[in-house]
Amino acid sequence: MATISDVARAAGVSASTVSYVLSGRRPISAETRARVQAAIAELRYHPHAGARALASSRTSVLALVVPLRVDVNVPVIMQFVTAVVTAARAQNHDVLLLTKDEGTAGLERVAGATMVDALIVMDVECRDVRIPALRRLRQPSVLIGLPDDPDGLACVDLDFAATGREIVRHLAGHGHRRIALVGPTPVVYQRGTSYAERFLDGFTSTAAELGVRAVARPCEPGGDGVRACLAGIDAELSGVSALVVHNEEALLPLLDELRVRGRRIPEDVSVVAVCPRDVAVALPVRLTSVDIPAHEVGTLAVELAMGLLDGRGPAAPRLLPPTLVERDTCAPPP
Amino acid sequence: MATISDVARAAGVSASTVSYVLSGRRPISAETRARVQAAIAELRYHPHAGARALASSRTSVLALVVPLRVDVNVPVIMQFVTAVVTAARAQNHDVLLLTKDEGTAGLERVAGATMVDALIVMDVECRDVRIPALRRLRQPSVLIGLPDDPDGLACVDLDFAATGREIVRHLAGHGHRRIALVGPTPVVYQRGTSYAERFLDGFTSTAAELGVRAVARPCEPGGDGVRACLAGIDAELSGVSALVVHNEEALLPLLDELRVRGRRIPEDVSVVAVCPRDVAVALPVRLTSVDIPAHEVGTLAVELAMGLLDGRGPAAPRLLPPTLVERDTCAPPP
DNA sequence: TTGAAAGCGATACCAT
DNA sequence: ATGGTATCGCTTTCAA
Repeated sequence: MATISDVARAAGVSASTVSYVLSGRRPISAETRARVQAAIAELRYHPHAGARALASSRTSVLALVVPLRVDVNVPVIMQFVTAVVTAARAQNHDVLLLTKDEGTAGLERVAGATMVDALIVMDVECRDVRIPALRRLRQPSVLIGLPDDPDGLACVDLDFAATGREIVRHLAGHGHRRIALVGPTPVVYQRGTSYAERFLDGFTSTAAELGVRAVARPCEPGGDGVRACLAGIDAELSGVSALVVHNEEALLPLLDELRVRGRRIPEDVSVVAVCPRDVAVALPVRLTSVDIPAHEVGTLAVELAMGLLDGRGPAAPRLLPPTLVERDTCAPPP
Repeated sequence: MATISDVARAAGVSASTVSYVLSGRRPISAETRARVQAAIAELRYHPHAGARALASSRTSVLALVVPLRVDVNVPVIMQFVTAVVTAARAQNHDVLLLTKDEGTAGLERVAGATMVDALIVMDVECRDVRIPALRRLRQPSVLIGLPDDPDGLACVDLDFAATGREIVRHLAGHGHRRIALVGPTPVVYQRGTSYAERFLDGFTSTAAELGVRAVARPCEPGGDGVRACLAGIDAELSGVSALVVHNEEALLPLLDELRVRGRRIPEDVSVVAVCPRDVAVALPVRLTSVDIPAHEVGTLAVELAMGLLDGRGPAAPRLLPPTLVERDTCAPPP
């Protein structure tokens, strides 16, 4: 492989000049630049990443920590990953993929070895054990999610409290007075991923404010889980005219179950979901929903990381405002 | 951060001794080793990846190229990714994530910059433009899939021809004489990802051998696509008693459509799918299927890559034998 | 069994 | 506007 000296020799300049042509960190005459670039192309020169990292203490690599558990929604994760990789590439960075199950050790390994410039961590829990570790690292990190104490760490997420609020307002605006939340599976609450609680808060408090009767139940996956959840709802509150679904796995079995029971959507019951846009539109019926903006969140995470690398300190957590999209599953109560 | 010299000083040895303790490339007295290891722990020393790569021309990083297109099945991809990352970690390697849409340039970039030791490439097409580029790289690569000319490149995949064969035999064994294949979307065939054709070959030729009437149609996504596909099948062959589905997106709408038409599974029509195990069991009805062994394929890909790095040349393509699992959707014809 | 020192291939400071 | 060179932190050959 050609080295920077080979290029320098071929262009009749010094190695440092080649380096400066590449980095643009100092003025170079047009003529010299042209010769150097020709030599680079000629020799198919690619700077050696390791040598660069050693000399500059910059790797141009971001770590991305993804959850690989089965209880989290796979397509959404892939959307985040796609967004992060794409945004990173747009900023001339590559992405090293870590899995959450390596835990704190994985973070310390890649950071300690200076394999990455910054870390982006998905699926952050309220009192995530990794947070103290992240604070200790030499590299900055960006969390996707909102832990209890985000102090000093950059965070991005959908504003789930506002999402709950927005949906309840929307339904109340349509005239619904009795609504129910089909929540995530119990483990999500147990694990303490804050989004579930934030959503629930927004949902519950807004319902109270608006004088809407509301009940919320977690929902186990599968048809049985859905039936159990609906039974719980019915037992607690009769005459529910709208279901809010914050559980993608439950969506399909739920629609199924409603059809089996002969309840038409939206004539007999309205349904509003929180899920990525494509699942909302891919289902048998186009769901009215608040989209989970995976692409925006991922992109923003990368931008925040870049900002931190440029010395712009972590601002307050960035909570993206929800957008409710009316599709075919929401109408006034019967 | 502590460097190898810091460790050496703390342990009262030379830097090279520390290096040898770490690499195990030459005998070290137990006593010295202990002192060095104590110093390493004490100083929380992590070797600098860039420096290491520079000195040894080994990065301990594998590139993984994934398709991010929407027309490929997302959960399956995640399974491959999970398997590769896990297997790589087990061999003390990390994974750099590239997207297919960067094309040849992405491969040349990470290979040229010596960011990785080897590449694993998913979603390989029959005459993939990336293949000549891969051959030119200094680093070895492993393909997941089977191109027209795999010469000199390591390949892993499910044996799709055998899969088609196996399924037809199974149905014929149950007594089916008229069967139909609901294939992937037309774009999959157009793109020339070989698995679709290999499967079709196995399906068609085995049906012919066994004297089973068979028809095959691609299937566009969504309910409309499924209905069009079924219409095409009916027009070509009447009395079909078994459907073979090689299209995950179509699975759910298909089951839906069959129910709407009042055709019971498996009493009126048998269904055999080719899909990952978890989607086969997650659907409303547990599908008889041949599992796509993403985990095995991913793990094997990493092992092949390691082999290539150790100088063990690429053997013939590794095509994994299919396993048909009988569940609830297969019975003798009515 | 251990040490000394020469690279590996860039960057960036100090000169001119 | 350009060049020379110390430096980054490690691996590995050569010596002892």
